Amino acid sequence: MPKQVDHRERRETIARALWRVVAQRGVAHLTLREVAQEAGISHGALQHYFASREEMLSFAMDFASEQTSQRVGRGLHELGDRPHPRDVLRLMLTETLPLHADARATSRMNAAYVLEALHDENIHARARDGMTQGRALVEQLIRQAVADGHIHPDHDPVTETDLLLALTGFTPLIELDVVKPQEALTAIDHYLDRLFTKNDHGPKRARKSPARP
Amino acid sequence: MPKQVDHRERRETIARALWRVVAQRGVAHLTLREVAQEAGISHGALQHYFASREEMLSFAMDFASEQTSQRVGRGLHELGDRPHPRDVLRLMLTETLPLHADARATSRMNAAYVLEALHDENIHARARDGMTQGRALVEQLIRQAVADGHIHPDHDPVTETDLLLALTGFTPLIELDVVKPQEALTAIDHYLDRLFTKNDHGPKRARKSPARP
DNA sequence: AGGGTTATCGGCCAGTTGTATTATGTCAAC
DNA sequence: GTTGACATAATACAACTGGCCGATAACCCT
Repeated sequence: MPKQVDHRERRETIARALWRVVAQRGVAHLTLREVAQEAGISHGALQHYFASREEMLSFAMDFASEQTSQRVGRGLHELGDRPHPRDVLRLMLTETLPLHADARATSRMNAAYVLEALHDENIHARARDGMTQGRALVEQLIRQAVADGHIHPDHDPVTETDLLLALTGFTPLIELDVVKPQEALTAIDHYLDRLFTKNDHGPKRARKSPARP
Repeated sequence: MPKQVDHRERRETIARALWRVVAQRGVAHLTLREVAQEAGISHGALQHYFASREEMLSFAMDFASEQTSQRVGRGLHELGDRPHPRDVLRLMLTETLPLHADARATSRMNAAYVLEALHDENIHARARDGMTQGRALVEQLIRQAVADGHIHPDHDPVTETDLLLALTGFTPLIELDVVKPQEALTAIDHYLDRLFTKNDHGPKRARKSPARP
């Protein structure tokens, strides 16, 4: 049985098992033994792939960010060559919120990560870097949209960026069933409607965004 | 030493110690022994006031919500007899976000609570009830503000309520030092500026809101 | 004064944790 | 075939967990 094994792939399998444990049973059950069981391997085998618990957690978190980015990237590709910034922002939000299984798994993993960051310097620095990077992306998008006439120049790019990022606050509302996913999407669309100029024809292309389900 | 003791007061002391442990050391250190040490009592004494760990956590969480409500209540009192709904909403947001020591403690406690709610039915139900209650309050406030002409009737109260609640999404941004508290306040004020009608004189009173520091 | 109650402490328990060590099985190259 | 590297498993271990209990001391009421 023990052929040569792809370490990277095996680690990703374990990471996904770890996500399931976090999402379904909570951080308290985040033990080597439970993760191993969920991944269908032995306690000892797990240690073969991760030298320590910390290393396992770090990898699982990095992998979660990575997967989220990839989901956004794929969605971006579906938006075509020159997507409307409104659709790009919408995509980034909807892939961050726990609206489908994959996003829910990484969202919960992320929530646990942020909670850890509050009292662990290293995690704080890493989480901060990731967030700041995402924030810079959004701000650049907004600035370009203002320059292209999609957004009224009265809006301050910094403030608008902050407000958009804050909309990830829908996460706990959705998770606790206080607002339905559909309501959150409606609210986000209304918000983007207000942010972007009404008769928006962009710089030199016809406005044509894909249907929003 | 063992005088007669006010049980309620002692439980609150322990709860505050528990908050400190959560805020400073994280949920992983949330053990009977560490809480007892932080509260300056023995492991055994703690069990005299809480029959189980669960009971201790429940009390600490209820106490946190309670304290947050009280902070809002006190702020409300300072706003005078007929506060502008804009100022009421602003107050609710600023007392929910981790902008000062007390709010930070309860905010972190709340974050841990929500994370637990994701896989514990009882906690989920309780957290949901609390949230839903707060949401109803905000929605009522919005509806009244629309009726009073503070908010343009084009705005859908449900959507506007959801968006306002989502602005608690500033919490992780502030905690991770991605946005400065001042920036969050600026963004919130800009948002409220847009939500409320410009030349707002209210139903039958002059517009006069207190200074916003 | 004295019996009953309350408060506090410290030790014990069985169970679980992360880590470390050892043993066994499997493959590929020489 | 033999060897060596790798994959897996099983187990040992010290540390820590929540819950439990007896000892002791301080208080309250009659």
